[in-house]
Amino acid sequence: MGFELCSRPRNAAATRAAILDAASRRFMAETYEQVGMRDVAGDVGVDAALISRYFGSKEDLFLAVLDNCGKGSDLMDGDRADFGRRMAHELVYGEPNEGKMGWLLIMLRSASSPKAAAILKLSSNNFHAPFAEWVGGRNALVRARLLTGVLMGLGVSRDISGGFDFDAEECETMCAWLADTLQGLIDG
Amino acid sequence: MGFELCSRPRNAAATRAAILDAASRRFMAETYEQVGMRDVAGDVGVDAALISRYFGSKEDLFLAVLDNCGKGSDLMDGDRADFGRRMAHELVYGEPNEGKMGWLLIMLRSASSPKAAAILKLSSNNFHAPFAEWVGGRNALVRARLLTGVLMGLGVSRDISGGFDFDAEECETMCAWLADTLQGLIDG
DNA sequence: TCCGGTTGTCAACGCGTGATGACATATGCA
DNA sequence: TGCATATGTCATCACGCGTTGACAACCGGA
Repeated sequence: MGFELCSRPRNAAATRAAILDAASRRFMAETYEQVGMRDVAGDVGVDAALISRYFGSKEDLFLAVLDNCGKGSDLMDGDRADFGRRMAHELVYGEPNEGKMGWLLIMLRSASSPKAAAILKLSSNNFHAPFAEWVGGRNALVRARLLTGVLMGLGVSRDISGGFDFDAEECETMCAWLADTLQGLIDG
Repeated sequence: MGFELCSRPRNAAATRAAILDAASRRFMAETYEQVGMRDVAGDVGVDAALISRYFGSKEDLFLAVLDNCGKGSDLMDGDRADFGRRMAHELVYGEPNEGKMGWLLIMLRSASSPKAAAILKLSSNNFHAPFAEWVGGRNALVRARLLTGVLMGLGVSRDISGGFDFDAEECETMCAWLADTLQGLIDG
């Protein structure tokens, strides 16, 4: 970040992609309202007006981010049999605002914002439908929603205190419970 | 709402309380940034400048709301043996932004806002400590955090689509799983 | 009755936001 | 080389926000 300032070649597609990427990271870490066009532009090393030109409005940019994130959701990367342990470990020991939960983070941050929520609502099924299919089994959609719900909730809970402030044994307890519960939802 | 306009008696304590109440409801339903002084004042039927006079700044108002809400948290009202079923029913069938989860809703809405999060972080233990004591048993604090996490997460999940759009059987499935899981956390 | 303080209103300020249109500069083709 | 267009920048606008200080209305005690 920052070295883009020197000698960026004039390439519309590349800078458009860079803007989309920077916006994704911002929307994962901050509220819809909180993400500023000038911030995103600053990350890329570009003037804020360019975003308006490429994406139209802020809402359009957010929509583009959702479309882009929804495609390759990394929740479904990896072995199904290991899902619970993987996510539990990510939640308890992983760095906030990183890792395999990009899409969930965006939903989380923006769900309470009316403008973003209206957009999210449309895009939400684009995420849950394939995820439910991946989950499979009886009542797949319900279990998918429960999974994303629990993951998001613990994400909030962790963020509030900036990471779980537990000792090693407590972390193990939490991690184990989470792994069992999440895996139980996967297995049906 | 609105009838307060006529003939409110000039009573500082009462209007101060009314402002606090209106602000609480706003902070349960909207993000910290999104809640406007003019909105809160409008709910009470009062000028926005009065809030600044009574509470100082917006942050101070938010802090006052947290203190006020934290006192009588309704999560702990009712029978412990019935906690799971009660909360599950509330989540699946209850109206959004109402019911027994006021404090959780505020945490949820405001966790992603830097200003509010800083305040929340301080006030968070004021909530979790007594709740953990109410939960009791081994690793009470971990289980309390898991409980609030799951509750918040499903709250977000529900909000995103404006209520769970499931048929009756699916709602029952979800409700049953939630009741079991939450009660399991309570019982240890 | 009049006066002092409490309670509430009003207009305005400074700030930051998203968005716009005019302008500058690099690129690629003839 | 020279021009047309793509690419990016800049100054600026209108708006909404939290906050402030001056003003108005009301009440209670002398």
